[in-house]
Amino acid sequence: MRMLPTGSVDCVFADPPYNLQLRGELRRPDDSVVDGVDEAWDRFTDFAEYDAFTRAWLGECRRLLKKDGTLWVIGAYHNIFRIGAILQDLGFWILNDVIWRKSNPMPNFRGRRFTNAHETLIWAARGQESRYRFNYQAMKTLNDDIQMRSDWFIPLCTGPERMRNEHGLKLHPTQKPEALLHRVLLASTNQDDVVLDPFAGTGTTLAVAKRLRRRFIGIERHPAYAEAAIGRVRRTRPVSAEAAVAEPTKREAQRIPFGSLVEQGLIAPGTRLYDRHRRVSAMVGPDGSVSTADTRGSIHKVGALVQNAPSCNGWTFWHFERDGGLVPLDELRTQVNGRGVNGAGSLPA
Amino acid sequence: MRMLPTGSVDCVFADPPYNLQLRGELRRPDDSVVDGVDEAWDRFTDFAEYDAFTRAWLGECRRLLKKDGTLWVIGAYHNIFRIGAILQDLGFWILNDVIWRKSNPMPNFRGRRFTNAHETLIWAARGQESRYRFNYQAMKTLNDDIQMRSDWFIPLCTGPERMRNEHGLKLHPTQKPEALLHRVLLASTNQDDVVLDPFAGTGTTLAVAKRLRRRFIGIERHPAYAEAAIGRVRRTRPVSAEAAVAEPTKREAQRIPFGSLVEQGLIAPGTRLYDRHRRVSAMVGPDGSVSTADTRGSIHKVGALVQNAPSCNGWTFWHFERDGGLVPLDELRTQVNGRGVNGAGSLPA
DNA sequence: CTGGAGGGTGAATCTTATC
DNA sequence: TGATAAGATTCACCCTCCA
Repeated sequence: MRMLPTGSVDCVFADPPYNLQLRGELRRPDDSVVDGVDEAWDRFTDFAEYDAFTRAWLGECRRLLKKDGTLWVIGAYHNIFRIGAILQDLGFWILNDVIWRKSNPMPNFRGRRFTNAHETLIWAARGQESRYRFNYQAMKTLNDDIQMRSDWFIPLCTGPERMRNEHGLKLHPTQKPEALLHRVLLASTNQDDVVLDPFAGTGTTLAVAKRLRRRFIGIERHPAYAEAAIGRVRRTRPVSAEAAVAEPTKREAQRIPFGSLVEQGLIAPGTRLYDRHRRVSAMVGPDGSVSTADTRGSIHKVGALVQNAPSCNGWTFWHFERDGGLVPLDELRTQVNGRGVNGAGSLPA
Repeated sequence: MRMLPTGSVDCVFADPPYNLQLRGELRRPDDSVVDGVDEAWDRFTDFAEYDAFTRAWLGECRRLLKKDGTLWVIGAYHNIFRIGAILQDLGFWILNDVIWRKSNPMPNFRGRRFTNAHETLIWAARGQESRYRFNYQAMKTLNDDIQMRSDWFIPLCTGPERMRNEHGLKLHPTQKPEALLHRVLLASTNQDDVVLDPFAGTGTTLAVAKRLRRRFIGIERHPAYAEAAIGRVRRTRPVSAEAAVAEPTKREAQRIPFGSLVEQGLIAPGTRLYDRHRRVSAMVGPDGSVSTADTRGSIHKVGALVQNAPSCNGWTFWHFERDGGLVPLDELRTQVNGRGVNGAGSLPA
């Protein structure tokens, strides 16, 4: 990681070692047992070691991230609280904690606790002022037109997706499902963004990144994992460039001034506009202004004024009459968008 | 708390301030203002102050707990990571983190993050060697004879349960639902156990404890909250132990977004979809959107648009090719259902 | 009495481009 | 860097009112 240039990464996904405190034994990321962990070591020392390790790799990630980049970490209750606190201490700005609810978790055999049926992901921006990427519309579409929530229901990685060695045994103990990474990368990256996975394991992040046409960097010190990851990535085929593009956010869509609709005759000067309840009305001017008895301005400004509100989206506030009913102006804009007027058509098919 | 005797409490439930750090006012799309938490008790100057506060009250709780006692804390991403780390540093032994999934959370109005639809509870024993209480069978019964998982689906506290002042306004900004406390106390305490709530608020913990015939101690420094809690507890009547366990359960409805099939690789981005007669076609995007030459959106939205219909069931309208024939998408959903991909094994509402 | 329309609201770290 | 304007943005549930 130290060899990579500062500010070169758009998004980090990290699945660091969880194996903290398994009956007193602390393991390093390379699976070696930390020397001297015995009864003489108090808990604080165990945690201190893990904390130092966490601070080191998270700090490096922060250095590598672009100003507007984001980072994802996944963990369980053994380690996620320490990671979250250190994230905050390093200046990361938490955007969400996301719960991966497992459809098929391992039951609690002893009946001494609740079935541990989830893991926690933290999604954080590099800093409080980061203007991070969030593909809101893509997430909403993915969830049948309802805002995506912070709890995700996804099956464990099983079946043919699970990487196995020549003996048919699972190659990696905690291989993550591709569906999880699909959602992570689709939410927080664009095509050609650079994705870094500092604990690449068997390469789930890299394979999904390649499939979705993101660029990717994976770091893995265990040779068997690294080798498996390389083969896996090589076998992965990207989807077509067209198919990799998620639904763009409205903000990124072609901007259409209301005046252009008037210019193009889609709405005539003199047309009366109403709010949804016909409580107020206004008239369209030839320049795309609207005027009431005592004010005049853009659809947004007048909409805000008549409501006595600080702001207003005129596209959805104002309606015009069609077939005896009221239709929001936004409908006209959609038509224009679809017809590729005014340079639109930059939208992917 | 300092006046209470050491080792006198069986179970602590704590709902401390979250340190939300809200900046400006937030408005809904209809321009109404969100009534956020801006109470003085939730303001801390920085993380260090919050950590010191947390360490102080958690340390006192540990002193008060019996050797085999357990502690619950509830929080959100703003504070829960710090609390979890401090718990571990103090020698508590985490048993589970439990997710309260809200059935009716507040949406994310600006579309800049995932809907914050859950809060996190940590359940911890006083120490690693504690022989803590867990009413496994009661939890299993409560959950239709399936092991209770670590994700709980429970509605917000609204309606008549919500405590209000003489003006009909909510008395406390963050009153917890009794259903949550019911499950907590039923899981981890016995009849006549002593339950302590160091941030008692309007007395939810105390009322549920009384109803379930537990003994209880509540601490609250805000006079209005304390007064309300006292009245509430006085009005609460204990039920028979039998009646307390018999909580009706209801399976969560199954809902499968089309996008989850794409995520799970059951249908690939780039796949072409057709209507039954192959009159229209569309392409699947990585977010589960479908796009035609001039429109894009969910299977339902685009299905409606191409038919010029007000609505459409995309599951039955769209087909994909298999063995030279056309198969409706709904067929895929049935497969997924059988495998239990969404909402399966879920919890009572 | 029922059903539908309409309004209110919940622990929220909630915009961006341009001048 | 700060002011200004454009314009994007909500789900589930409960309650009241009125036909």
